[in-house]
Amino acid sequence: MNKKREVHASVKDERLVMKRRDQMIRGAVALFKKKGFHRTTTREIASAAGFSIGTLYEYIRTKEDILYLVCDSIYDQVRDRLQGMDTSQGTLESLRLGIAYYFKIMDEMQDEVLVMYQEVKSLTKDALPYVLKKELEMVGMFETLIMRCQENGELDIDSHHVHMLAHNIFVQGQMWGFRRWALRKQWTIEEYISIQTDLLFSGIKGYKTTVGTGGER
Amino acid sequence: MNKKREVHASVKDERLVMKRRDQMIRGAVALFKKKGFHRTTTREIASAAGFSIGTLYEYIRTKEDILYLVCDSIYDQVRDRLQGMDTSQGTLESLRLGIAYYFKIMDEMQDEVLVMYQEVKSLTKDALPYVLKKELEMVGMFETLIMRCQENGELDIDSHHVHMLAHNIFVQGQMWGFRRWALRKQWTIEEYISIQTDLLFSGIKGYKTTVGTGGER
Amino acid sequence: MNKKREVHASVKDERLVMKRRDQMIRGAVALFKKKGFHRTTTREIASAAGFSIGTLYEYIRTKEDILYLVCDSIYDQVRDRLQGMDTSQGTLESLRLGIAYYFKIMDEMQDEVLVMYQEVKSLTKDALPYVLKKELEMVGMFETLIMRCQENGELDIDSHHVHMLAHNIFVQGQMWGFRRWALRKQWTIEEYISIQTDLLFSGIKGYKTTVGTGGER
Amino acid sequence: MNKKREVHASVKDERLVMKRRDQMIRGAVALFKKKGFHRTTTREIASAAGFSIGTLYEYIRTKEDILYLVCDSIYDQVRDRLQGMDTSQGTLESLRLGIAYYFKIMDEMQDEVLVMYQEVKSLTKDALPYVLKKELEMVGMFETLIMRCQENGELDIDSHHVHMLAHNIFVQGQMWGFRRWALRKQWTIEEYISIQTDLLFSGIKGYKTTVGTGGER
DNA sequence: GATGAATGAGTCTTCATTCAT
DNA sequence: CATGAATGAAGACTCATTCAT
Repeated sequence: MNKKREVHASVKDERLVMKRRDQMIRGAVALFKKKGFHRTTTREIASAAGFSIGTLYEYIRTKEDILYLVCDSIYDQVRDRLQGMDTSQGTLESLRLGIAYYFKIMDEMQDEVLVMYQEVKSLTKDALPYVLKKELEMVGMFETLIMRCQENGELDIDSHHVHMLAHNIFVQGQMWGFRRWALRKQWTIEEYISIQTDLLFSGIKGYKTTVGTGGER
Repeated sequence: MNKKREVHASVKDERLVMKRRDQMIRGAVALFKKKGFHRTTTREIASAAGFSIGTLYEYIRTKEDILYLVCDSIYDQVRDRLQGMDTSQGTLESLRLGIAYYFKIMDEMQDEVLVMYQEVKSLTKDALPYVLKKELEMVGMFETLIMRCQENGELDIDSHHVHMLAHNIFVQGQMWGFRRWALRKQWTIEEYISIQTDLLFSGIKGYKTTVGTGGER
Repeated sequence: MNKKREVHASVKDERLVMKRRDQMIRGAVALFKKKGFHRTTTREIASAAGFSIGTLYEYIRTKEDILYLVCDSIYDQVRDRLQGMDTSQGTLESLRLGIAYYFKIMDEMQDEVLVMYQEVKSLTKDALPYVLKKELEMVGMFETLIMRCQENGELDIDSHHVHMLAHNIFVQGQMWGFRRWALRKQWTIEEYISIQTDLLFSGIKGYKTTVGTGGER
Repeated sequence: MNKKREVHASVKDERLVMKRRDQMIRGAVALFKKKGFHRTTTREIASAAGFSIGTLYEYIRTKEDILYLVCDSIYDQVRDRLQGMDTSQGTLESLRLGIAYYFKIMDEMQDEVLVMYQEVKSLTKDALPYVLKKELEMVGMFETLIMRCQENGELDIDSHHVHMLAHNIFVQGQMWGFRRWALRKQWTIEEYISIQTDLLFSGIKGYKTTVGTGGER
């Protein structure tokens, strides 16, 4: 179901492939963060990974493969950590905690998120969908979280709004990463979480609107 | 005050410089949108602009100058159009209209916003501040809009929150551009405006909270 | 009719393109002769041609283009010189002179012929036909020469044999080039011409055979 | 006398060396035929031979060794089969049969001959003589065949011409291989043999000439 | 003896930039 | 001012060869 886009490796030993790719990804993330994908050379990546250019190419076919591997891996990490979120409760408190949890992850993975965020668009047209799907899956997790609250009667929110809310939460998490230059000057991650949660929740709290193109109340 | 970073041109005729740069920017935006800054060559830009590579370099010094010119120009356009916003009223309704207005601009300038959004990070460290400052200016416009409401008593919102709210609005505008792939499938710009406004306003409406890690009050 | 396979050049000036390509071909032939196509680098070709690697690529797209250009040019030279052959007479003497003329050309163009002979097979599948067609054209010239004699009653030869004879003549010309290592030790070009002509003619002279698999008289 | 150029093998077991090299040569011929020596990688050869790249290098020292081994082996095969020719008779008929026999071999070994033909020139200067010597040996076999006829009085041919005739026969055999693209369209191997024999023999039959640049007698 | 992962020199090709006309 | 030919540094990728297991 979660069909991955396979990246060809000449080396057969699966365990070795995983190990080397891990080294590679670590090195690449550091470099991409500093100079971006295009300004980073494959040689630099190889040497940051601790092996030769020849070895690098035993584990990938093209430079773009590295980018895909990097993005894919970051998404996986984020998603995996997100799985730790308690999605079963269906209480406002658990939603709040979920958001805080996610924002914290985004804070801890700042570099990775920034890199991924800035470089996904460099992915080839054929790799992009795989990554985008993962993003939607994550948005979906927040959607579930919110709907669970609604089913539980803890929340009264137009169903059209649920999806948007999930998107907003997701983007606000990323925003902490990609607008660091502005946000970090004013707030700590704790403050950011607190304020954003307030802003989000004070609205969710049962305010009713008439849906439609442009009007409420 | 608005010290611009000057881009050197060999040509003296100011009017001509502006004309040529305009052609150049138009061509570059189209190309950057399709292939990104790094995958676009200076020759392509020159030819899209309608002149030779030699001529191109009469009006810029390096390829990065073009990127700066492009970003700068897009920000200027957005800001100029944003000036049309009525910021004096200080009513919730005018805030709402302001947001709708801004989102509409973002929709109309989709391509430009997308380009700018994806490529600012490619700007050299010395050009970035100039562009970032413009972004903050725009955020500032929303801040003013919101504070005007508060001064008017139309809004009761923690002053810490005002700045964040302004950022959120700004990002949500961009979001319509850079998350097109997901959002466009579900909503028209009108729906997007309506829903986001609802979500924003229903929260602004005076909800007070005590919960939170780094809570206030 | 003689549709050439176009090799793309970035430079527009047709005269310049011809001049540069000529330099390029000269340099390439010398190098190919010494080291073969595959062992010659594009840099070497550029520098043998008297310009930089960047300039080289203004006049071709890939290294294979050079090979095609080289082969094509050599064939053209041979064919052009071959046009000087008097094909109208239809006498045995003129046939003899034609052969001598061709063998002399092969001798003078030794290097080129050797190169071409050894490297055509490296041409890409799409370039090969263009070159092969030229070879057949030249074979055709000998065929004409022979048939003219027959029409004139100077020669009595089975029409099946005419084509083969033309091929043989053509190959024997090349043979002087590609078997230099053996032939040169024993004969001068004049001797080679004389002996081969004898061998050829003593057979043409009206000997009759019953066609079929293996038997005559 | 037939000093072979030794190719170093790390493996001691002579029988194994021969077996492995045989596998190697078979694989290499198939690949060289399709892509040529230079475009074939050692890995491909190893895998076509059925073993690993590491193993390959246990039986050779450099890639060129493979080429030498391949050429050497092909020449050996041709020569071995040529030994089957009856060289003792000294009759025109046996000469004719010898030629037919040789052409048939060339037909059956088309691929090998083509490969060898196209790639000998890639042999290093130090390997070439060994291979060329074999070629001359084969030419020598035809020379013997012809001279036997002359001694027998079956043939009256200038002794200068004998050597050339032998060369011609040899080249015409190869020609059936390397000009397949043109010849196969028109003749079967039987027809080719028949016509070439006719052409050859009708000339040998005692024609005397005085004309020619470097004429004899 | 066999394996295949590691190596890095070497190759083709691109492209920003210059400068003579 | 405009042009476009020339330049060469730099980058992606390959592949023959080695060597530890």
